[in-house]
Amino acid sequence: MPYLDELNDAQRAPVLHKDGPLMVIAGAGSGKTRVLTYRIAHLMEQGVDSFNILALTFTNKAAREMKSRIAGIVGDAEAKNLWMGTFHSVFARLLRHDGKHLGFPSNFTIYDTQDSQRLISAIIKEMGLDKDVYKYKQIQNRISSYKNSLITVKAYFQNPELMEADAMAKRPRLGEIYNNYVERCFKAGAMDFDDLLLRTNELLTRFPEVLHKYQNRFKYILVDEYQDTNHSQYLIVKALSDRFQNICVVGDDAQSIYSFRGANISNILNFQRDYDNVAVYRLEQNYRSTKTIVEAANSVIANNKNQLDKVVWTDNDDGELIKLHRAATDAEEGRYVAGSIFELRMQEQLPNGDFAVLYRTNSQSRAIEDALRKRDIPYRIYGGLSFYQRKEIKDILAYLRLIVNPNDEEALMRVINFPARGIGQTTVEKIRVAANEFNMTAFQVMEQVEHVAVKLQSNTKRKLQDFITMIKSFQILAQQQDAFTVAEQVAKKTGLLLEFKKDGTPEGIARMENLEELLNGIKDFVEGQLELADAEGNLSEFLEDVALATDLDQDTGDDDRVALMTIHLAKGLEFPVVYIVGMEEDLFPSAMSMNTRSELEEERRLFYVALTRAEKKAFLTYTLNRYRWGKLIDAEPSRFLEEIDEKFIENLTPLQDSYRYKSLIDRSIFGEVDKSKLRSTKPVPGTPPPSHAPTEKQLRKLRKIKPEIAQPNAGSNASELPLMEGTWVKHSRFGQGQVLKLEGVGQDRKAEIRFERGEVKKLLLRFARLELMDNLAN
DNA sequence: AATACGTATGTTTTT
DNA sequence: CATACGTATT
Repeated sequence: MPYLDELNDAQRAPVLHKDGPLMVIAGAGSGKTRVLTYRIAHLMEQGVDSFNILALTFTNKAAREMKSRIAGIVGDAEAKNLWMGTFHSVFARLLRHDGKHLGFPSNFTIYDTQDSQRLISAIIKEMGLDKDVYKYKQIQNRISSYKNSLITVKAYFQNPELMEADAMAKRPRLGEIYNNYVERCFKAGAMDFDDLLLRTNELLTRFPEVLHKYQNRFKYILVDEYQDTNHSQYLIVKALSDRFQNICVVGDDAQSIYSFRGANISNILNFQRDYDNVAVYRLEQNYRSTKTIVEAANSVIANNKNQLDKVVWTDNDDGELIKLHRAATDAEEGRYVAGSIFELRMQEQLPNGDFAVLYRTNSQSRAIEDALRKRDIPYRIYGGLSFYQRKEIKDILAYLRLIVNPNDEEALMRVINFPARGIGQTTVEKIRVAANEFNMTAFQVMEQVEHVAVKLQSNTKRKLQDFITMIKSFQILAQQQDAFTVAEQVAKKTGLLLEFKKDGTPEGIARMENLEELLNGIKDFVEGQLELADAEGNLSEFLEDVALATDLDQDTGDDDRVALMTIHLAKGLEFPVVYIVGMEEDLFPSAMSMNTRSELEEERRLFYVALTRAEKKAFLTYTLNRYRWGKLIDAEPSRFLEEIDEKFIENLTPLQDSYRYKSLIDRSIFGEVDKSKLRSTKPVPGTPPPSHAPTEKQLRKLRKIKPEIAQPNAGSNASELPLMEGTWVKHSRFGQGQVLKLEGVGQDRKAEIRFERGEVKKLLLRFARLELMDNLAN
């Protein structure tokens, strides 16, 4: 087999392993995907029918790529039958097939988070609960985590501890909300993301014949990123693999970063206990990154207690030191990154696609984006507010959803009066009440508005009937025509297109363009589907695709762009040059994650993931001031910066001795402070500090004593200038001016200044580049 | 019923 | 800042 020669010994072993459970612990960049791919290809070469293989990957894109690589080895026809995809997409498909046992139609809708939240919000309102106590986002979160832990409504009410916990949180009626939510989803023929797993479990437990069918089918099961599976996923895998026990899991405990959605790191830590005679393979040689990067990452992760025994090493060159840059503000951070990309592109002739900017939160993309745009550097933002989450897109999708599944209540509520057709709040309320009362769906009530006891004006009733008639005519169209034709008709006949057209504002035009882009996308999709044997390009297929598509899955054609994404999204990817921005306390690690040791460790793993995305060069940046909630706030360097062995770091912005104050952290970065001493004063979260030591809170306060002066270039900051009202100053950009007013102290000291051209500006002195104009001072 | 405006409130991370 | 909800106005 020629492909076996492309593997090293450690990689080859798990590929050749035939039957029985195996676990591959794969360090970052060690060729894990390659092992998975070749193992599947090898199984097929050995005569295993592709029909009998199930592979669960982390993204659909990964599945697609793997599939095409396998097709390259064993041939298209053979690869075609492989079942490969994310948990969510694979089991959505399974549920379309067999969900009828649970009472779900095969055309069930998949609710996204926003749909769930709107529904929960409506339920809270209907129940007459205080929306300030029952916050819909929190409730949704709670329900989601129950589902991920397989706590059904029934299980919830049988568990006094859970009920008590919610009662303690002043939300004794959470269980009722949960119950109503589940019932409403069921009635609407809808499943949320968590249901795709939960209902699969229910299906496999309650219907042994279904379980056996799939157990027999999936003789070989492979799971990628096993460290990020949650309990629900764990049970599905366990059930399906129970018969043949040919289960192969691949993962890296050091890269477990999804506990917030229920991922349970003990799934991988306990794998050997869960199955008999588990073979364990380790991939420890990194082929991706320079020695510097690999070892720096190792030095970071060494701070975590909980980990499997594994040493990642590399034969690659040392490479360059990791560059550390301090910026005054987030805007300047952006400018630095853009400038650096600009230079590297020139100096080393690198394409845009070689660069990635990674951040902890989506909101950080703004500053980077602005800076890149100013430099004319093409970029692409992944995640965040995705295309499919825009209002105008969700609107037309809601129509399409309604056509496929008229019981989809969230879709109905979205479009019932958009574009406006005179069906207002009161009418909608009445319909909802009637629907609840007669145990019908809102659509059914509207359909039979003449025969149901609803008090509505005949005028209103006619409007409702018109609406129903329109939707029904689309349904007929959808039976004969492909998704594109239907969507086009919907855009025209509902008046959506017109609505945006007559708007005329720039936003309106943008919306129209987005709508057109969507239509083009649907056309592409339909054409793509027509090439497949088992698809016809109808509306249902399209909606399924959209519901579970991620931003990463989209191919945009021109790929030579700088990639901007969260670290979570970057998992599994690699780039020659990586910028990790916003290395600040409260941001990374996130302020939300510093309460327990395990949360902090997860943040550290996240940093580990970020660093190990880099092949050749890594840059870390932090700012001293950052806009958050529209306000400029202080920031201090992330503790993770201290955790990197300093010999791997080149500090591009060391503080100069002329500064009067220095923060402990800043000095430690370039080695002026004994690090062990520094660390010993910092209590580990989760363990109470010794009574004599300062608490974390006190320590934070202490650390605030740091240079008020943010600018690296001395002389530029004006906070110490002896300014008074009337003082004449000169600004590097605005020219001469006179101080009108002074306010604030220290960090916040501001001056209102009238400049030459009569413009009055309020400047933050810390940043203002001001000079005194001596000749005019007296 | 539709619109416009003010206010309060919150923010990791994603399928 | 950005969105979501409540209130006031036409």
